[in-house]
Amino acid sequence: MAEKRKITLKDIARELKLSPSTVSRALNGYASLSEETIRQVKEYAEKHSYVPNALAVNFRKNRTSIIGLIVPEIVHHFFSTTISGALETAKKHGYHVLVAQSGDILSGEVFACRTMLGLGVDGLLISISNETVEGDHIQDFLEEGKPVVQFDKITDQLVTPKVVVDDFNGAYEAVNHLISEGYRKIAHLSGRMEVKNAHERFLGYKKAVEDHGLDFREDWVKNCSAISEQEGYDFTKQLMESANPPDAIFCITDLVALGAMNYLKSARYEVPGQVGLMGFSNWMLSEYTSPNLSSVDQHGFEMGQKATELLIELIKNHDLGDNETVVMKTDLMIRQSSLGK
Amino acid sequence: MAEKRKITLKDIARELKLSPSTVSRALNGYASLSEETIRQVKEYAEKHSYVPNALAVNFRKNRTSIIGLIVPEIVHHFFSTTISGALETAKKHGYHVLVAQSGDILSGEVFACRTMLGLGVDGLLISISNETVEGDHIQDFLEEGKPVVQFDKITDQLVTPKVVVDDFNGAYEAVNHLISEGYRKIAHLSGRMEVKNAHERFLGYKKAVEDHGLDFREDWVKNCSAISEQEGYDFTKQLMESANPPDAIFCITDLVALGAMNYLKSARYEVPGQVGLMGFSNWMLSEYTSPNLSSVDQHGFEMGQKATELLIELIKNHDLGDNETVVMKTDLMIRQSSLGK
DNA sequence: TTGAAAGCGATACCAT
DNA sequence: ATGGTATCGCTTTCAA
Repeated sequence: MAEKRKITLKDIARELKLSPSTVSRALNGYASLSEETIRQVKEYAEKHSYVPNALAVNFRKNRTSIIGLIVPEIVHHFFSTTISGALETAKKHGYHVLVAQSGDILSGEVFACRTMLGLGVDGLLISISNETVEGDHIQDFLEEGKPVVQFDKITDQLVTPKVVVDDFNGAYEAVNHLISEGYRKIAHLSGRMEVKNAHERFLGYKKAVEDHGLDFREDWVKNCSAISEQEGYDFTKQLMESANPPDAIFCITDLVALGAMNYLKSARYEVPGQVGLMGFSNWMLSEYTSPNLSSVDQHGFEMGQKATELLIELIKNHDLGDNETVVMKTDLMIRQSSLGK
Repeated sequence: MAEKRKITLKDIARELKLSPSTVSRALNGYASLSEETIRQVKEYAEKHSYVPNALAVNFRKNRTSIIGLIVPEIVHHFFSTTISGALETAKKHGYHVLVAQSGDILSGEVFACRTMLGLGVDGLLISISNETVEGDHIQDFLEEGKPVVQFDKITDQLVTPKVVVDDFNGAYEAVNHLISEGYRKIAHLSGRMEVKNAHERFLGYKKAVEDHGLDFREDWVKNCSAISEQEGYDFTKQLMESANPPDAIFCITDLVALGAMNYLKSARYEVPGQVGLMGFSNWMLSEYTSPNLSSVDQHGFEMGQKATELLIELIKNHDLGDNETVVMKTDLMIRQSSLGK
């Protein structure tokens, strides 16, 4: 394994009969040096393709230019979109991104936080797991002076900047749309109410229903604790077979909506028409179902960008930030499944 | 910003009236130390929650425990699955993963390679871009003694271990299946032939067709250079409106197959029956289209795991590996779109 | 079994 | 404008 020994700053100094400090300054452009020296050093460095040892620089400067990014699950269209945005922004500012997934469980998140902190990331972007409540493991970053920005799935227990989607309003608009298309008996397949996003969407749903003087019925709200397609299928079956079947369903997520759609199709309901259907998240697949699934786009890419911008700014300012929350607008993606009754 | 000063190894040594070397040894379990000393040091370290400065350790040991991972596009079900597998395996072995996307263009890949090399990753996992030919930027890793493992999209120009999917056989089986279901006039929406995976799938398709004594017609093979849904739609239209319309289409990718399916549905062809359809990749969405799309599963997760295992082993053995290629089996996912004629 | 000390490579303070 | 040198925190010979 031929490993060519890399040239160091000291080597350059020795060869050029300069001091290491001078070479360092010439390369980094600090202080006052003669044009001639700078030229000479740069030329030599270029010629011998000198590359500073990042490990040494990081060590000395006590920073890594690495951002930690923790999401519940990478294999999830929304989160991968989010990551994509984060990568792009990080790259633009000369940062690298270390990615980890918590698997949506607390232990996974704690482990990821610990190892990232141990490695010395400069800051953390995190979308917390379903199980996270206290967040001491995240607090640890702040105590070491490393900024944290939460996004999408957040907790108010931690004082950090946050970037969230306007779940309430997104849900409100989605349900409004169903109503404007003529649906009147609107059910909601929700998530666990302890999860903030789920709760907000529920509240948006409820408000829209009430604002239009429609029935709000507890038994039209079903809790999908796993947010799975299966639950969408099962609860929809349950709703449609009940004494008071709804004529539209607003689902916490596209996946749940797919389950709902699959049941409705198998039971020969017309979608849209007999039953209107709305998802949330605008997964890629919603464009391709039949009928196409109407949904609410969360702009994951922009969200990742925004969170990363905030974080990098904090890192640069040696600031931990405060409790500010950036709320990203959603976009109603009207396709077929929600069209006129 | 209250930043509590972290305790160092020297601090422990001073407090315990030991030398730094002893403390280091006690903590790392090397050499022969008295039980008592070890206990004492560990206890003190624990009590003051000592965490070794990773930057210093990395610098000293000249390694980072970070693996670089470059894929064309994160927002792509197959690649995110792959990443997920890589993360899992890396975690198991105490490694971190720095993720970057090339955007499927050469310049993006070169940039990612450079920054990762500059940062000092211990090794590289890469699925190359469509534009990559020479691969000097990847060769740079090898020249610095850092192992590289290529996966999925690879080039034979570089002598590194590779993990690929058995595209040829996957395609062969897929087409066989269509034939066994009674289809006889099988077209292929292919990718660019310079891309190895695309070429292999084409060859598998061709072999299956020929092995059964069916017609192989050049005009039934269409090149989707962008591998887009639109191309799937357009070429399918073109095929079906031609003088010799096929009765089945094997698509290079599920996305292309979706385009094909959308055209066929809009033109009122029966799928399956009148036209059989097979995709490749087994995207999540293929389960949810209507009809469900038959596809070929590439086991992305296992692929990410395998590539990462190989890489970590090389890193640990200070080995660059050779040209070995691990071929992962594919799985035929038979759903509705390819069923009997 | 333990200690002393020499670095790893780059930076930055203090001189000159 | 440039040099000398301590230093970051840890590991690892070499000695004792």
